[in-house]
Amino acid sequence: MVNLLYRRVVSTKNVNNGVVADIFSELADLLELKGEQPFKVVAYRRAANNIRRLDTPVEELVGTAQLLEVPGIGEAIAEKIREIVETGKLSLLEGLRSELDPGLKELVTIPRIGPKTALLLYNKYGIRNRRQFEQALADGTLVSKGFSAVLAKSIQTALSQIGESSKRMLLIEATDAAYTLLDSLQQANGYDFRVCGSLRRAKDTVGDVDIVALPTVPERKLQPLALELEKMNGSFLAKGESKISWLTPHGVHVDIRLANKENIGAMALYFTGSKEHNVKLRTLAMKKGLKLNEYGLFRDSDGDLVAGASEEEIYRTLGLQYIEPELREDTGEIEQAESGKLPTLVDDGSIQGDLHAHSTWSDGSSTLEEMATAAEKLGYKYLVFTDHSKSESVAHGMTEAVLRRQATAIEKVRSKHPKLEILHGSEVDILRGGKLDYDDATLATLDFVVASLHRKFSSDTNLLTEAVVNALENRYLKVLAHPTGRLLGRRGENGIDLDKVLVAARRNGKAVEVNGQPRRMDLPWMWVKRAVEEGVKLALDSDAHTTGELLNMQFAVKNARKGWAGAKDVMNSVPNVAKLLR
DNA sequence: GCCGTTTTCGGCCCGACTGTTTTCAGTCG
Ligand SMILES: Nc1nc2c(ncn2[C@H]2C[C@H](O)[C@@H](COP(=O)(O)OP(=O)(O)OP(=O)(O)O)O2)c(=O)[nH]1
Ligand SMILES: [Mg+2]
Ligand SMILES: [Mg+2]
Ligand SMILES: [Zn+2]
Repeated sequence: MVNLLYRRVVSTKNVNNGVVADIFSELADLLELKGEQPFKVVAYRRAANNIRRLDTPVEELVGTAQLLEVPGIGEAIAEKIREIVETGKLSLLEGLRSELDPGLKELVTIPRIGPKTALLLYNKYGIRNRRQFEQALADGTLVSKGFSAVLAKSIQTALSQIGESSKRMLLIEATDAAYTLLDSLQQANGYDFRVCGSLRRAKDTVGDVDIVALPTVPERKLQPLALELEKMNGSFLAKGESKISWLTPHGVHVDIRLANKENIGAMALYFTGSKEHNVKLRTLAMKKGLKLNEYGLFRDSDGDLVAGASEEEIYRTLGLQYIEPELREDTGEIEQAESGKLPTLVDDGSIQGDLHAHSTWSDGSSTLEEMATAAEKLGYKYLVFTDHSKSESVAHGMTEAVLRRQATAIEKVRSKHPKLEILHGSEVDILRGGKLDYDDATLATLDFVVASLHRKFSSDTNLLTEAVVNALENRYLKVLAHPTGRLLGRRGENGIDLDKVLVAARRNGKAVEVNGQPRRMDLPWMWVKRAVEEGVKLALDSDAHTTGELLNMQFAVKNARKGWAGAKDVMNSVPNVAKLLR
């Protein structure tokens, strides 16, 4: 009894918006499997998306009229949220979970298998999960029992080609995959290619490569491009007049859409997405007596094309400011564009220096001299060396004595690079309780202090939050580095309460990092947006461990743009070092 | 299930590709 009560108290404290959103998202998936009305499924998905993006915890909104003001939340969903907040779960979902075999959810992850086919496989062919499906596909029993041989064949080729690469790519991997492909397609002369999708929106992970092909030769369609792809040892998932879906030899999914001069704007707009952004734009168009699709913006009354050749023209005709691709996530950009209040975003040219870089003095593999030379080449006004502190022994963290020797070494490098301000900093570990890995007397000898949590010294996230908040009180600390500690595809977030951290950062006048390492992208863009809203300054940096990795700055910039950051929000957009150090 | 400055009912973004569909369902973007 006591245990039950205890658990209840704990769970009510842990129902954050992500958890609530996941519940509605799963509910939508299971209802879809059951054949529930599609609009209901869509309604739950929409509610899930809106809850995920909400700044205020729904927990605090339960029982208030504000909850019903959230788009997509009506009486029925509000009641379900109340149940989730009070009990930690949703009985409707629990019921569906026990009713529907989890194997069904596995089946719909297979290409070409949706809810209907999954149920057919389950009920008619006795396929209980993905493993059984692959088995029955391989030994031919599925087809011999009457399953479509054509469909079976095409799923089989797709599955074998996808293999291990079914996971989402890092932004840098997708960028490389896209440009490698476009390079080899230059053979198929006669097209301009535009990269769209989540890659153009600079999401931190990318599911596939979406490309619009614009023929530069009259009468040219997709056929010559398809021929070129055929030589490349991949496989086609679909091949039509307007669209090709193709898997590279490495199993990367590529979608290609054909455009022309008149519709290239509409096509790029559609193919850049996001889906939610598209749906909202199309709904807005509808309300204005217009129709938007990938071929253009059309007047309902006479069906005439009113815009289509450029994205700018389409947004303008809809009464909107131009919306940068990074912002197209339906996090309020359409509403802000309606009233002309979108920010001017930071860009590569705003960046005056790098605030987080390593050298051979800790775990970097380029020397101070090499890093300085590279930074100078990039046109930077300053570079901060932030090698690891003593507790980071796996990363060759430096003792105080080594740190002093590094100061001397940096002094020597400075004399060779008069145009670059080289700052001696450190990436100092945040220890239990918020103590920093060097004492204040040592920190006082440094020009710039970046601090980060590298080890979860406790599984209690409250203690981690407390440590970070305390660390932010330190007078020498300038930047909180990679606040969530996530490593995309490897390790989740450390679970600290970022709301509290942002409040503490603001109170103490500290910046939070936007780390450009493709595997980190930390802060994540949604939290960058929150930081900007809270007036917390951002430190964009590369966290480079080699000279080449100084270019990670481009990803930090993209991620900051995705979080609506302008140059004024970015501390290293100031050219003047004295101002930076104030 | 949600929503409304024409609606409290009847709509909900819109289209490509595939298969066996001779007029559409399923899946996907
Ligand atoms: N209007 C509309 N557009 C869609 C829909 N689904 C996808 N799109 C558009 C917007 C997407 O950004 C674009 C490419 O689709 P993808 O499935 O590749 O999604 P996206 O690239 O955004 O994310 P990803 O990282 O690939 O999962 O196609 C849809 O249901 N309706
Ligand atoms: Mg995509
Ligand atoms: Mg795609
Ligand atoms: Zn670092």
